[in-house]
Amino acid sequence: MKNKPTIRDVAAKAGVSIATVSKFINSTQRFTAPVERKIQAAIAELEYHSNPLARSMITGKTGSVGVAILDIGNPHFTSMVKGANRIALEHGYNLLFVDTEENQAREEELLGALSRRVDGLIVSSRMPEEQMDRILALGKPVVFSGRLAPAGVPSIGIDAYAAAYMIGELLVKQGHRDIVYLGFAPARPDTERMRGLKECLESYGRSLTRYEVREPTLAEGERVCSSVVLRKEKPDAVVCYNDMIAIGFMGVAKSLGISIPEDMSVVGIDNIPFGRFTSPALTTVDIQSERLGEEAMRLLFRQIAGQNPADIGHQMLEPRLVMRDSTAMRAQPLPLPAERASRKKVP
Amino acid sequence: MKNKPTIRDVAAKAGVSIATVSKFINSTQRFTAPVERKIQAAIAELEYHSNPLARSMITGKTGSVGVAILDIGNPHFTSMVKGANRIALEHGYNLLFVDTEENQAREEELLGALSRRVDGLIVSSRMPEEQMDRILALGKPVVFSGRLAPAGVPSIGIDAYAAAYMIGELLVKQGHRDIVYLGFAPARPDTERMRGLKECLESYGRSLTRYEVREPTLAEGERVCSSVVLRKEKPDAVVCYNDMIAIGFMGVAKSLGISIPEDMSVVGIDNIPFGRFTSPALTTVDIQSERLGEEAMRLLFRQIAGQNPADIGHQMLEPRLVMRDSTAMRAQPLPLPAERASRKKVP
DNA sequence: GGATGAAAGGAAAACGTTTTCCGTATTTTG
DNA sequence: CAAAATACGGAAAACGTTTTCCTTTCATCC
Repeated sequence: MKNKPTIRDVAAKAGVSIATVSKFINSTQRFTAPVERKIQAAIAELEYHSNPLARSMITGKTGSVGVAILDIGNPHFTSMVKGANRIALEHGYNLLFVDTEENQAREEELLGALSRRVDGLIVSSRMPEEQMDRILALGKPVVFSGRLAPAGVPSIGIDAYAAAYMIGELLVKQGHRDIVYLGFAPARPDTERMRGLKECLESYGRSLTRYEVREPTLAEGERVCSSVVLRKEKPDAVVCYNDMIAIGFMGVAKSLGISIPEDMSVVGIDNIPFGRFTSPALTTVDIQSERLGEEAMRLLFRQIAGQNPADIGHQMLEPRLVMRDSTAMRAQPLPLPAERASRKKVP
Repeated sequence: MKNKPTIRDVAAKAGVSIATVSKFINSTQRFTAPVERKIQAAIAELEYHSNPLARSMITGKTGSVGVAILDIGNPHFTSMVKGANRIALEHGYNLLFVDTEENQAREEELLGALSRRVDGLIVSSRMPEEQMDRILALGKPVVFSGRLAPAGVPSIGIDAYAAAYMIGELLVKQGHRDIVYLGFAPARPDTERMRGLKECLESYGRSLTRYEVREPTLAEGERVCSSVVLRKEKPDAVVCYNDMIAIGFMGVAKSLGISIPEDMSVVGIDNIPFGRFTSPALTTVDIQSERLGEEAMRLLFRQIAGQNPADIGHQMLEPRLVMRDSTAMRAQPLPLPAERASRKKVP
């Protein structure tokens, strides 16, 4: 019926010019009391709210920031969004989000569309570097989260190498010998996780086998379980690319008659809230998902405020081991390798 | 450095007018081959993409839809968003989302800001009806999801009464006598769930006690557990407002030495994916979260396409019981009440 | 009490599009 | 081949703001 009132309507009703109304709204200039009153009255009566689109056109600012995540079904990402959302709100910004659903082609398309509607982008993506250049070419401030970007573009990541290394040390300390890593190669941190685990385990002379998962999801954790469990020699421990895989894995392992942690230890990465409620509770590494979103958003706002991206650089969050019940000492631990024998305390 | 190319740049480079370029882009008119070629070449060379804001100004369409959810940390809502997102994408729309974090004041503010940037809104909210009017006054198509809205405004809900009733019947059939409902009064479906459960249980002469939870979260499920479990008489079964509460509840029940389902049955509502991986696996009612988002979005698009909201009305999804392992027959079932004795088959 | 300056308010251009209306070139028709 | 119809392309207004100048008003100062 009645159309939205415009600034023109307000100006007419208040008997002033539209410029005056605009300046009043943005408080970019002072006015005499009667003028202020008239404008306020007109705004109140018309229930006027300025049109953010029109404002954006001229200011070039949209008041929104975009976040692209890979899978909203993964609590790691929802925690991240929650953190990002909080900081965005504190700055008076809206959050626009896209779920790229692990689809690279779609991702680029969505980001392209999104980029014109936002003042900046947080992308949490496994795209190759050459595609990153195209994102940067969009001309908006960008922060890459969950991975380290090339020099000059701000990013925030988790020390994936350290995370994997501390898992390795735990497993070694507990006497695990034959270890499987359920990797997800397309993911950026996968390489570092693999490397951390491998270097740790090799230095202690333990064996590492890699299996590949097609998606970092519950369903894939379930699917891959039987192939791991049914191989000639069951591994002592399984390290998963993330908690989703680990939880799926544990679910079917149980149904296959494997008891965790007695027969096999399982460890995840991410520390999603549900890991506390599986059976057994999942040992994992906390990567501060929520903080990841917060810090990414802070880096983004520094850019939006005009700071040079090159001066911002990278940030790295420290992982923290979360011991729960899906890992346990092996019954008869191996003797430690010779070169470390001096450190051994108990026979 | 170099600013984004505008339609003016394209027109200049192609040697045509901006009107021509615009019409070419929107394919609202045919052109001769040489003109088309020139425009295409210019667009390609400049890497021109039209500015959606400017377009929105004149067309009045933004190409985005907004979804307001209560808590992105709850998988029920993320599933809903996933469903909504899929349909939105199919229609070539972006999804803008806000997490209201269960905060009503914030919700209204966020929706107000959002409403100018989108062509329609899906709101999944526990706001009172008088506030709903203010949302409708925003002048955008709205669909309320997860609850039934007053006549004339489209909404999509789950049959909460039926969901609770079928839980009641299950528990009765399994011989539970003393039942607790962990309710969350601020939520809209809570009333119906309570009523369904109550009417069912009363008709079979079973007792129902209500406990109140402060938030529908894992943490609250954990907190409330001890008061329920430690009361003079432990209940036979606990029905939770949602799966999050149920999962939290089961977690601490276990640590308090209660074994589920032997000592106590627990049932949730929502059927979030993680319910399959708790110990024991959670018996629950599936409410088609993803479909909820899809249908809500479909209703929204029908409005955006111009259909009269009053002609759209409500839609109700059917719940479905998902039997898993957190409920079990009581050791010695009660005799069925007299008036139903004829139906009993086994002694 | 007139010159000086500051403060208050307005006119108009701009942002990047779409769309309506009109003129011209080209084809079709009788 | 002239006339009528059609196809093609452009000029300009519009969308709802912000912002950059101006102009006017008024208090201040000597």
